[in-house]
Amino acid sequence: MPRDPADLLRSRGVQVTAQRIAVLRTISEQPHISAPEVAEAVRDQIGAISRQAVYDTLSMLAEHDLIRRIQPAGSPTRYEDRVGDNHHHLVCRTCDRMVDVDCAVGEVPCLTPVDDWSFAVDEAEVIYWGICPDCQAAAV
Amino acid sequence: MPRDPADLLRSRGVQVTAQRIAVLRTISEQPHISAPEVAEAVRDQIGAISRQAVYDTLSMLAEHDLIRRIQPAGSPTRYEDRVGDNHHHLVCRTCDRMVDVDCAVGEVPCLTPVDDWSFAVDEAEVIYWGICPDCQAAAV
DNA sequence: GCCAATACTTGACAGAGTCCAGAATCGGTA
DNA sequence: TACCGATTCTGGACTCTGTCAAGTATTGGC
Repeated sequence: MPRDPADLLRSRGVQVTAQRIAVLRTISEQPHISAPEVAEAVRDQIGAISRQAVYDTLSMLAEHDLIRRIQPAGSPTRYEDRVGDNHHHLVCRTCDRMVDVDCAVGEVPCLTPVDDWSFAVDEAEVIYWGICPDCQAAAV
Repeated sequence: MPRDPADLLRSRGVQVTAQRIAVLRTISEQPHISAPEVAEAVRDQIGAISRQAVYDTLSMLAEHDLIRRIQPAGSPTRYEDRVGDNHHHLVCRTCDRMVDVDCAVGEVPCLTPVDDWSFAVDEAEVIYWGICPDCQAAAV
């Protein structure tokens, strides 16, 4: 059950502000949204927000694991509020639509490369590229 | 066996120019290089090249499958000449160093998501994130 | 209700990448 | 080997995402 944004912030021990609540709510309503889009959506809710505040808030939320960053090739960073379950993403090459895909293996899948070069690996980011049904139909 | 850059270009039916040869050679000598770095390296080789020519050439080469684009979160697009073998990448969060990792499963591994949402999936991009040995040592 | 700590605003700036018009080059042909 | 059209390259302006820094406004514990 997704808790109230304000509670969520308090539980992380950070200050609660109108901007943060609006950003958090926006991301939970529109997953896979970009920073400029967040700014615009927040302005619709609370009237105004500076670009800097948007970036500060997004960084802070990501640091506290309240949101997750996704950065597919060729498009700006996007954010979603589904965290902690190691799911992946499927992106349309034509229209940039992004949808969630559950982890292919179920448990930390590709998380272990065959040769880790002595790196301390902590995350495997998997992005599937393709054409979404709508764009397939439109391309005919 | 990596062929001569000029032959490679001719085999794809595109014009052979000094700029293209230099770009191709640069990428094969320095895999995982970014576009501005390519420009700089090419200038060292042939004296000068415009930014536009670099981007045009990179796009053309990628379209002809002579190079591959990689775009990890938080860093600019990079290019490599190792194509067609579905390998992945391991990136250091601290210094951005990138190394190749062979495909974890050996054959189009994670390439099939559990639910493809009717997308026509053609590629799975896997990026492992971690800390490289050097940065682990430096962080002590 | 006060005040220090935290957050937000504003404006300047940086880097990657794109767009466009004109000049230069390539390479097939005579 | 010189010509000519098609392709490519140049140079400059511009957009977009994101960062930095200084000053102002809010938050929330006392």
